[in-house]
Amino acid sequence: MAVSVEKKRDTYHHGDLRSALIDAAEAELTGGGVQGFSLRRVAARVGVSHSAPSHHFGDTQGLLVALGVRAFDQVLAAMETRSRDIVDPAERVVASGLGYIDFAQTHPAMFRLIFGSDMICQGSAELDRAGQAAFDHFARSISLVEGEVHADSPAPVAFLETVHTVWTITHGFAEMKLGGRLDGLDDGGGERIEQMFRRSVVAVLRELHPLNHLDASKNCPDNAGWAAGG
Amino acid sequence: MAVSVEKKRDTYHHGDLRSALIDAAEAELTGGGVQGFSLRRVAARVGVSHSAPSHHFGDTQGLLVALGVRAFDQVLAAMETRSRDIVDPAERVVASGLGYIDFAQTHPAMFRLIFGSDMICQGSAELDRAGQAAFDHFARSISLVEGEVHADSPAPVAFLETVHTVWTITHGFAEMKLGGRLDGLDDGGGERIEQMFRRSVVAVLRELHPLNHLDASKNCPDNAGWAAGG
DNA sequence: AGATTAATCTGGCCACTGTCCAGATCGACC
DNA sequence: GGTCGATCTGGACAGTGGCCAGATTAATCT
Repeated sequence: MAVSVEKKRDTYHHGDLRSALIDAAEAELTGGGVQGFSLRRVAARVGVSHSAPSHHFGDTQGLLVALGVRAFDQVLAAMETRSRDIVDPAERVVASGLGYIDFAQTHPAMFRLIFGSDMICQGSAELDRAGQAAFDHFARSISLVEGEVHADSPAPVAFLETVHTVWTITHGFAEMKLGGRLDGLDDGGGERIEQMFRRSVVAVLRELHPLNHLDASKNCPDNAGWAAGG
Repeated sequence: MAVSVEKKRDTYHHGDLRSALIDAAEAELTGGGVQGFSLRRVAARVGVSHSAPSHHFGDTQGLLVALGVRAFDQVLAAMETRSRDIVDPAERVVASGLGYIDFAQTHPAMFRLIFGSDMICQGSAELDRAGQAAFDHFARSISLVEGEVHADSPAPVAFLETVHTVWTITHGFAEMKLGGRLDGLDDGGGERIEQMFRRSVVAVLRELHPLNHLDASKNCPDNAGWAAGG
């Protein structure tokens, strides 16, 4: 057996078992993927009985939902970290998306947990909140492109469509890159994929504001664009 | 137990067990999702011993890979059916993508199997071929937009980038719609989402050919575009 | 034809899993 | 100090996938 008991504790009660289990679950998921996830191994990792988790999460799914909340928070953090220092509004949206894509690449199991799996089917309130927070980040970035803020009044439908579209395109790139289906284009560092993503987002944002100053080739070293050839 | 033995057979050998198992696996997957998949239930469904599948597929993953090949073929068929009668080149690309998105919606488990799960991690040759066939369909449609065919000479890099981008955007819409993350925009029939997808694809294709005749609003009842508001 | 070989399928075994439940232990509050 | 509820344990149970020896049958060879 490869997995052994990590900690022997002298007290009967753990003290902070709930968060310890979430930590262990993340490590377990990162190591073995969504498919090989085992609740008993998580318990053993913390050094606790195999049925202890049920008292905190009830179910395996309960633990994974709690872990999914953390995953959404991590996605949001990755987007914020990447986009924080960018001043250009459009490039800020791109940077948020790149943070999203990078998170999928560096934490594939956590990303699959909240998106690709059916272990978290019914949305808990906490999970919805965490997912909404990630969406709101996109919405805030895009509202800067638009130049206005929909703080009090409800956002117009067209604006929401743009946010959803940008999120969708970002998610598409994250999934395809994660699945290795863009490997044939990658010249090693992934700059080409990054340019493809940037052009896609800018094209959509330009569709929103055809008359403003958005320029797709502004941050592109290869000025000729898609049709230029390699 | 809800699942019972479907067929009692008099012969010791089944005759066509391999394809029967794939059929049963698809039914099982459709019913219970990727997570609740059970190889023993598949065997019981066909009316065969629980270890019979191993002689044909070796492993659970072997069976799922074979099922994944079928899933890719179904995706391709959905794209071809939807785009067959469309003459306008750009709208043909859109129609192929809509077939892709529709398949994800109507066959979520099969779609998740080939994309969202880690049960099929290492690509078998058959699976790669089936996935490549779906990609080639996109490539052929887009080459019609470009007006030239790269039959003998290798396709230029910029063209491949466009194909990958269109596929990626299509996949993003499929995933997000499947996850219910676009439900807030849907006015019931999904026409709004369809328009969002169409505009995204056309914007990308226009990026490829800025000077040609592509018009995003050609097939859009709402002529004002994204920024018009609801 | 008869005999040998290879393919196919069975049923039992093992380790492992998630969930349930009665009981042990212990912190908190009256 | 005593009671109550939260926390944790360990055993039980059905279900799972992979393995293996053996039964059965189709295919092939002589």
